[in-house]
Order: sequence, then structure tokens, then C-alpha cells
Amino acid sequence: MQKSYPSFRLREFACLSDGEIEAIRALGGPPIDVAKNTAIRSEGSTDRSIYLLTDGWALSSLLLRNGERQILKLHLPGDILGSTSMAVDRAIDGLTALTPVTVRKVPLEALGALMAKSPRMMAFMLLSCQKERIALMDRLAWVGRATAIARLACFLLDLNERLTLIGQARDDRFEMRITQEQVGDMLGLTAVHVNRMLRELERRGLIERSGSNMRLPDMPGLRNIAAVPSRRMAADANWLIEAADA
Amino acid sequence: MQKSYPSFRLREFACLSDGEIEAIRALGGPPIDVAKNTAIRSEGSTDRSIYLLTDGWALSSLLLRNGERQILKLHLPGDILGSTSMAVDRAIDGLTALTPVTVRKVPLEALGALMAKSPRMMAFMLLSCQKERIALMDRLAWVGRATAIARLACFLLDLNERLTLIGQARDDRFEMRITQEQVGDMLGLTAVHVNRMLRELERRGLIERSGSNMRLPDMPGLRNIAAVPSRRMAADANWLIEAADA
DNA sequence: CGTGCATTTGAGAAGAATCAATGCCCGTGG
DNA sequence: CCACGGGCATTGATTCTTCTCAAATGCACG
Repeated sequence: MQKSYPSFRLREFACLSDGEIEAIRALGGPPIDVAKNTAIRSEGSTDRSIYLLTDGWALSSLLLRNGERQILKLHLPGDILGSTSMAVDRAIDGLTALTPVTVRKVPLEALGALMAKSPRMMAFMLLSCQKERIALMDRLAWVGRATAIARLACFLLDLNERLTLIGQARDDRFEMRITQEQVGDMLGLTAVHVNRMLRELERRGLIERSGSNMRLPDMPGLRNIAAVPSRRMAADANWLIEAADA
Repeated sequence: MQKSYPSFRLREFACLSDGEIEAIRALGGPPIDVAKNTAIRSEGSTDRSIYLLTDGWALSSLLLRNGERQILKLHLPGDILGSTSMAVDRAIDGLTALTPVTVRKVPLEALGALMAKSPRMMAFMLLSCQKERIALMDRLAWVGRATAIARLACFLLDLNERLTLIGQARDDRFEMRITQEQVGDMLGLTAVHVNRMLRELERRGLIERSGSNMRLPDMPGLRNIAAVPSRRMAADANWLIEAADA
């Protein structure tokens, strides 16, 4: 249970110094605990703050007029939540705690001031935003052009990879802290169909489950089903960082 | 047929001065003409330049391993193409000319230098990136949680709105410079089904077509079918711009 | 030991894909 | 001028995937 904001995501472009990482951490207000299944910030809210997710899983979602909901992203510790809202006057996406969660709030003005002072900081935010955009592109491709079982395979592979990075998965084994209905809302499927496809993956020996524990015993098999190659972002940000330094 | 890069998109956050807009225009190299259905830049290419779309329609797409393709965005004149690739070492998305197209190429280094010199310029890129991210979120929601006919309604409303902004649509009337197959690749549908749903919309009096001309005679009706409310981004970017100025 | 949420299962319906033709428009070459 | 071919749109018949509705099971928790 780490209670200080983890730096995984901040280091991904290797462009921030330790001091800068400390500065971001310092931006965050006191830790706020949010109970499971509670809104951190609701959609349409005028609270355009950004939240640093210190601990627990959260999700960002969007409501449709027909009453359906699309989950935009499953957020893990170290993620920066709600940053899209900097471009509009009301929060685009709702933020909900999936598990008990700890966040630190960063007012937009504080972020603005830091970015103004440090061009590298702004460059980091820009690269980070582009990276989120890529993640969305990938998911749009899953949802638009892959079968239910392929989407599920993509989801599990992606989740495993992200959890491994933050030490919440080992040997392709992790805890699923998300319900099948929520997975459905991420992938554009119903809970019932998610269930059937999970059982199908299990039957084929591609996953193993016991309670909320998940294991991926056959990664090549899963990758084979998944429609898209997982992409690794070896980010070479020198073109921007060096310019910002000059 | 405008051949200088249009400034619609550059003005959307009201944060760039005329001089800055001129500076962006100046970044672009000589106009490059690209024939219809030709790649501007292919997926996976090491060319990480950015392209300013001066004239014509283009699209950004992603190939899946199963041979399918997901179209990520339909680009109109004034759009900035390919900027996601700044965060990775190979181009994420392929760029293709949908009609005869004119682009101006901006090397990443030139963009980096401009952004380093002008924090407002970088702020603009950041806000613009967030806005694209929102557009992707909306589309993920259409594709994930709306029926075929609702997706089509969303698409037509969105296209009409964007075309109106650049003067290529008047009185909800515009030219569709995209095939039904391509629309399908955007919305996660087959060309056949796109056709059926278009005819259904026509039958219900929600659209009128003759050749490639499209008219939307019943906007309220279309909006009623479309699942998501169209969002307008009244961007208040003062929190960032003023900070960058200080 | 209920109570409430999540998962599981079944049966049937609906939505969209697939397969296969046909028609239409338009540019090209004879 | 007209036949021809290619790309796109249209249509029908059929199949397949996924949803819907409904009910049962299991499980955690007070």
C-alpha cells in the first residue's frame, strides 16, 4: 500500500529530473481517500482539477444519452487522471473509484504555473497526452474491428503489462479488481457476453481463474487471438527536450 | 481551392497571436500534392514529421493483424496530421489522401524549436492534443455503445459541423468525399451495413442524397437518433496561457 | 442466516456480417 | 460514338455474433 504518488508514469519519457518529479508530487494536495464505487469527480462537473492516483484502481467514463456508459480508461496507481478537461470548461469524463482509492488533487492553476516555469514539464505533459491518445487509438481499433474474444485478449494482455510495470502482477498473475460488467463497458460488450468469452478462454487453457485471481498461462496463445500487436513506446523525446533546454 | 494552410484550427483556443499563427505556417515546407488514395505517410514509417493539411480530405488509420483497418480520424483542411508520432519512434498511424490533397511537411525538430521558443505555442499543442483525445473518446463511445444507425447519425452530424466551420458545408448540405466502405472502417461496420443504414436514414427522411451530395434536412431527428450529445469546446485556456505569459 | 452483488447458464431474438449478384457511373480506348 | 472495365452502391439470402431476458448459483458480509 504505497501512499506517496508513484513515479512510474513520470519517468516514462526520461525527460524529467528528480527535482521536477518532486515538484509534481509537491503540486498534489493532501491525500484524499475515496471509497470503492464512489465518484472522484463526476462528468460535467466544473471541477477541472487534475488528480494524481496514488493508490487503488479508478476508471474514467462517459455517459451516453441512451443510458449506456463507455469506460474510457482503467487507471492504475501512478496515472494522471482527468487531464483532458484542461481543454474545455466542464469535465468531459467522470472519474470513479473501482477499489478504495487515494488521490491527490492538483488545481489547474497550480499545474499551469509549474508548466509555465518549466518548459520541460509542459513538454512532458504534451508527450504524455500524445501517449494517452495512442492508447485510445488502440482501443478504438480493438472495439471497432475485433471480435469479443479478441478484445478480451487485448484487454488482459494490456492489463497484465501495465500491472507488471507497477509491481501488481508477477509471472503473468494478478488480481482482477474489476467486475465483468465493467470490463464489458470498457470493451463495448455486455456482462453476459464477457462472462461467456472468459469461460471460453478458460476452456481453451489461455487463462486460469480462481476467485478474483487471474493467471495467463499461455501468453503466445493470447497474443495470437488478440488482433493488435502490443506496442512499446520507446520514446525518444530528445527532439523536444533538448530544444526546451536550449 | 485554398492553398495556404487555413488557420481555423489554430484559432480554436484563442491563444495564439497572428504572429504565432504566421510562425506555424512558416514552419511548413513547400506544398506537396498527393494523389487520391495515395499514402501521405505509411504506418510504421520512421518519418515522424507532422503534416499541415492545406487542402483536401485525408484519413489516419491503423492496421490490425487480422487484416482489418480502423480509421482513426477523418482529417479536413486546417488539421494537423500525424502529431501522435512525436511520442514514439515510429509512426503509429498511416496517413492517406482521400481526395487529391495538399500538405506541408513540418520536421519534428522545427516544431520542437518553435515550441521551445514559444511556451504559448507548446501550450497550444498541448490543448490541441487534449482536444483530439476528447474526439477519440467520443468516437470510442459511439463505436462501443451505439447501434449502427446511431453511429452513422453521430458521424454525419460531426462531419457537417466540421465542414460548416471550414466553409465546406452550407445549410446542412455538403459533399461526401468518402466511400461507404471507408465510413464503415471509421465506425466499425461493414460497407454493406453502412449502405443499408444510410438508406434507412433516407427512408425516414433524416438525410437526402443525390450522387455524392448529402443534405441533413432534419437535424433534430438526427440528433435524436445519435447517442451522444455533440459537445462544444468553449475553451477557456486562460489558466494556462496567462501562466505561460507571466 | 438472510441480503445483495457478481457470476454463471439457458433460450430465443436482434443486429450485423458474409456471400453473391446486380446495377450504375464514368473514364478510356477502339 | 460506343463497348468495355473498374470502382462503388445496392439488394437479397443466409449465417453468425452478440444481446436480451430470465433464472439460478455462489459468495462476501453484516
